[in-house]
Amino acid sequence: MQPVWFHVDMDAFYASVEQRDNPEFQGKPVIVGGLGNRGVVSACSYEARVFGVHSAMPMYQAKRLCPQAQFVPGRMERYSEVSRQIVAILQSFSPVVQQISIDEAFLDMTGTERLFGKPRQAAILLKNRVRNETALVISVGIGPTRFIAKMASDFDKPDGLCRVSPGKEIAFVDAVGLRKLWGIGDSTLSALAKHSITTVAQLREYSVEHLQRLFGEAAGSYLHKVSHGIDPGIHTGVTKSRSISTEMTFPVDITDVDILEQNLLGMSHEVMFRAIEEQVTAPTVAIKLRFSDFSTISAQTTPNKPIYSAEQVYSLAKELLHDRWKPFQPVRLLGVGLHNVSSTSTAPQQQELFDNPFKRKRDLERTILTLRSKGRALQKASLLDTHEPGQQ
DNA sequence: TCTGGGGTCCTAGGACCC
DNA sequence: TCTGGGGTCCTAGGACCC
Repeated sequence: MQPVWFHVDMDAFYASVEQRDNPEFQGKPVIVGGLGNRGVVSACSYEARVFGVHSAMPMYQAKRLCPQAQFVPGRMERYSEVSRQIVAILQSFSPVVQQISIDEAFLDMTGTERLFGKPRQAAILLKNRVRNETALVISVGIGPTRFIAKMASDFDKPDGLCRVSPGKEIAFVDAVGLRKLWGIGDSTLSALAKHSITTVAQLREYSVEHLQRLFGEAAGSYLHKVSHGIDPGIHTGVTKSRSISTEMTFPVDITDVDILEQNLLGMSHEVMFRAIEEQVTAPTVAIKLRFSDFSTISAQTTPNKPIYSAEQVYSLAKELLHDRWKPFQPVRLLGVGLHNVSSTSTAPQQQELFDNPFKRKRDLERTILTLRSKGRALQKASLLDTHEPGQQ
């Protein structure tokens, strides 16, 4: 049976939710994003795009281009709620719904013709239901693979419906163009241009071997596949590793070690709380630093002992910080992450679990987490303190 | 007054082992 | 007493996506 994939993409999602929830915003430019001096645009309505505003644009630039816009800080909780509502609708169309971000999902619609009609009819039904039940507009791409469906949903946004029939994949990637192929960004684009490759058709003239020599094994085979309209294996659901991280850009660069350590401590707790919530552990702690010239470094460590507590994350992160940061060097961004995360039940069992001093701390942290989820504002005293956290 | 935050995947080099 | 070679793990950095 010929596979049929839908890719559903919500149009200008955050901005559309704001327009729907605030009728006075309708028909007006709305820009959602970080409002501080270092913020960027997360989403903007089509009325704002007319002025050249787009997502990921620095906010100061968006303000200059479209000063009359409504600037909204963003309500992630609300967007998640609406997202869940839409996913529930999608699930009534297919048992295989793969949500890949807050505003996108794949549906395996193979063999659903008797229920919903031909793919195009099914897509119209789906669009109408989302519109009737949520007052939001989606674009649907239909294709024989996820890769093709993904680019099809983008093809005639907003309110799009684009179907690429089997056999038309090559014509379609040619029409999409190199720049908009999934997985090809500015860097690859200019690397290709150095070899005078500026169109998908030109890329297709190269053999896999040649592309691999030029761009490396994985990239070469990737480029070869996508130029032929073949799905390189996007979002197949199998991931090699997972991570949990948090980071923050400071409103002004920080040179004070106490402030850096305070934030490191808070972030260490945050990532460990999330790990406990998700019932996962990780062997690796990482930090990320970005300096005033925007250069960015990362450092990670994988100690022999398993990591159980935020205290432990903090102490490792602090060591990494002092290894890589020169006193008074201005820091723009600081981040903490757990890498190679695996679920607690499948994590290798360690003898130390029983005498690990951090085990008790982890239990304490779990308790704090439980209390916090009940709405209690409980934090480590050192988080509220402006000084270096006391020993022990 | 430059350029968010949360992710995944790939590569290259070094350590270490057989 | 002149430097093989394959495999795996770890680290740092970079590309890309939304």
